[in-house]
Amino acid sequence: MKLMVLDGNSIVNRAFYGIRMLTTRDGTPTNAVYGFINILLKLVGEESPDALCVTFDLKGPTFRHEQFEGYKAHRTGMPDELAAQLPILKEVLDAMAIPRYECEGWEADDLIGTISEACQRENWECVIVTGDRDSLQLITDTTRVLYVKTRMGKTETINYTAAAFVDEYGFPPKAMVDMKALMGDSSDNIPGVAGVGEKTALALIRQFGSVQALYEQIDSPEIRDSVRKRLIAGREAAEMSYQLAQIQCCAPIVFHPKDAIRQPYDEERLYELFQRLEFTRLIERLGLKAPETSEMLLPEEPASQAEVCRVCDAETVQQMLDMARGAELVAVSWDPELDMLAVFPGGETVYLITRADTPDYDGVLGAVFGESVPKTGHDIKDTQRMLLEQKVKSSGWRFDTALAAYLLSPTDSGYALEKLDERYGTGRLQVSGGENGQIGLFGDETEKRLAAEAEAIFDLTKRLGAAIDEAGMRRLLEEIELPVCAVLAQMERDGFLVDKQALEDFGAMLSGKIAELEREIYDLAGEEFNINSPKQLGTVLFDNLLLPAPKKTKTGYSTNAEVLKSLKSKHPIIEHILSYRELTKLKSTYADGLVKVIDADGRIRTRFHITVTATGRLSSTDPNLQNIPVRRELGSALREMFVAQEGWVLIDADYSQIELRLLAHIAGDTRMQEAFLRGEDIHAVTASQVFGVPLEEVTPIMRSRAKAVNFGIVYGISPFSLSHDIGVTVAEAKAYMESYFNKYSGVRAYMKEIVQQAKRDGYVVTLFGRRRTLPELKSSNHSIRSFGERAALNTPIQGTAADIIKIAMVRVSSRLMAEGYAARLILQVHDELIVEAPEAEAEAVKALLVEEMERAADLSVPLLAEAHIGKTWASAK
DNA sequence: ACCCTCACG
DNA sequence: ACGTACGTGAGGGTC
Repeated sequence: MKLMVLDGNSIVNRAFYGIRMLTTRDGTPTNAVYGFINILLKLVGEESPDALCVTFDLKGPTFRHEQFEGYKAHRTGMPDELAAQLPILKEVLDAMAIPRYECEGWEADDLIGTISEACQRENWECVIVTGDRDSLQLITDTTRVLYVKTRMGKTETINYTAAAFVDEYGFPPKAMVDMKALMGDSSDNIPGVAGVGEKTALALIRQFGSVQALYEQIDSPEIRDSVRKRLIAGREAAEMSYQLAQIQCCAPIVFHPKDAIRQPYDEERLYELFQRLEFTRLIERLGLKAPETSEMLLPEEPASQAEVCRVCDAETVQQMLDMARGAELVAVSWDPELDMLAVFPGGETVYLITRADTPDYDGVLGAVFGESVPKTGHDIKDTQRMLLEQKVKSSGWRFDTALAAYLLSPTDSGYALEKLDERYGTGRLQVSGGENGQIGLFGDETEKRLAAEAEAIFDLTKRLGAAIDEAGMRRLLEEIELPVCAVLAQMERDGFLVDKQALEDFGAMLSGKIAELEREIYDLAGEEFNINSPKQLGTVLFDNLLLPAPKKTKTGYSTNAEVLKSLKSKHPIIEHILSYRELTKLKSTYADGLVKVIDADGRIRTRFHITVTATGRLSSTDPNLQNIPVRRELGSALREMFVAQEGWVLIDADYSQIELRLLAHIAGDTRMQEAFLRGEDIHAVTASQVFGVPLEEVTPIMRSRAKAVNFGIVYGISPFSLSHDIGVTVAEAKAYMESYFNKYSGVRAYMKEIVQQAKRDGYVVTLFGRRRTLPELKSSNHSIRSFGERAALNTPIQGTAADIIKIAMVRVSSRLMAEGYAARLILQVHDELIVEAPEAEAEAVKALLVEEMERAADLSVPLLAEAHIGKTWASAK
């Protein structure tokens, strides 16, 4: 039989500090509870214990305080946001029927000790789950410790059996107490021996086995004189510390492992709790159902409240179109696979248009998606693209529920209609039981589903629309986001022509070189192994060839390019591995990866996502065309294979230094603004400012360091990272930043102000009103809070750049059409636009492109765009 | 599913 | 004391 006992306080602390801030809509923090339950469920799933319980500390003093006055005296109370979660966690545990143990005057560790001893008495196996190394002293043949670590939302556990412990520490678990008696523990205020730290304590206990044995042999020549001196001076403290560090196994609780045998959850109570905490995923994971009493929340099927009217004859078509054209707004939901469209103009009737029974289906489609019907939809960019694929050019779009929800909260994980309906709407789309109601059914259910979607979109449009107005984002939505959808739909449809043969040849060339490198690597390693496996590579380099490992990841040795470069001079295998990495990346991701997705007409079609990034940028997938290599020579050859069709050319235009120009504008830094107004090389100017030399005397190395500082500032860099990035000492990096801020004092002021403003309001905005809320700024975790501060600095800049290029895209596209050019946009890469144009249009379109990009925003500094014409992406750069 | 690595702005 | 630059997506290995 097996019992699992969790150290409640320690795990809840790990969860609180380890995972991102999470709150319910009313602002109650929940991340610690959420993290705790996730850890618990994961470990219970892995270990399947027969019994389960949790221990907690109480606030009051313990017997240790009486023994030693300073004990934990410094400990500041836990942050309010964590304290507030403890009662909630206890409620959840009660609903899960997991017994809790707490005992005045005793710490959680002592309760765990008492429980583990009870297990031993009864011949039960005991698994202790904790984030605190103190419990390791309790390990025996039948007691293990699962030591929990959390890192940015991920939890990992280390399983310490007695053998694993001895392996790592080199002494038996019980001697943990001895080690702590020597080194002390600042978090528990256990003094230890002054001047003895972890390294010395470890060595001494390995050698002597215990504190007692150590003092018995205090004159041993094995002990260095300096250490002996400290040991003698600290003897009393060591003995005191030994007492304090010893976990007591005699807490006054009545415990038998049988008491903790697992019981079924109180499902109704748990459901209500999780509902209140907005733990939707946990509700799903545990398959919890709503209590019978709250029937209003879950209709039996996704029924529509309005009546479904099948549009089967010309008269009904006319009636529907009249209603639609006269309505203020019409919600539409279209399924092109099923040839079925639901139209809801508000009121009592949802119209259902299908190819099967609507006369002139295609004509009706064209009318509904025309300018005269004002529409709202969900993910309208996709609807627009699918319509284009059927040669229907839609217009009259006034709203998009996914887009609106994204603008309101751009860091959410997704904006599926069902999710929005649950969060902002009536919950009518929620699927009960999970058997029915999925899209893809046939007959009546599908129709009801589509109708219910149209109603949900209508309803959400009202609610989200009000929120958009309140947040001041109506113009952003109507003048930037909605119009750019049409442009993106067209770009997704048109795609980018590639030279398939050249791509295949490139892949074959790489194969040859890779095979050669493989042989040389095996030769130098003296064995064959999978070079693609960081684990195997780490073993070869650091265990077999005995190269010094400069860095570790949490799973083993780090073997990334930075580490490898630092080892270049140590072994000839390294440069081969670096080349191998470069070549295999190019082959698998680009050469092979791209050939796979070439359509029949030779073009590659990406999908742009407008509701993914936290800042307002686009992203690109299937394939990602926003990360085609360019920085290195071999990789940039790929851009020669992205080409214009016969008789056409590519025009590539990119913004010059848009983010730094925005920094100058937004921060209102006059010195930086003047540099841009004079058309100067900003990195050189920065170098001359930072290094205090005239512009003409700036050397390339000075310019390149200044460039790194310029970029770093935009990201909210620290001196540590800057030093790392440009290879100078932290002190030098700090000095660079200091003189940077002295010269560009407007930037310093901006950085201070924007963080203050963000803390006050809870969000930051771009020049065009795009918002990002930053709950991280409220975190009591230093690194999470710092992350929030850097995001507060960077988002207005990156986000405004995203706004501006979207504006340019809309204007370029509309002018190309209005002025009768055949040219069209085919790609956007954050600060770069690519147009494919007939040769005859090239010069005119190039001028148009530059003009619209530069005019997209009116700033205190000029916006500069540069364009080039070529037959390939490489030559148009 | 997660981690590591690496491609881009 | 801690951890260390913003924003993305994809492929291969591992469990």
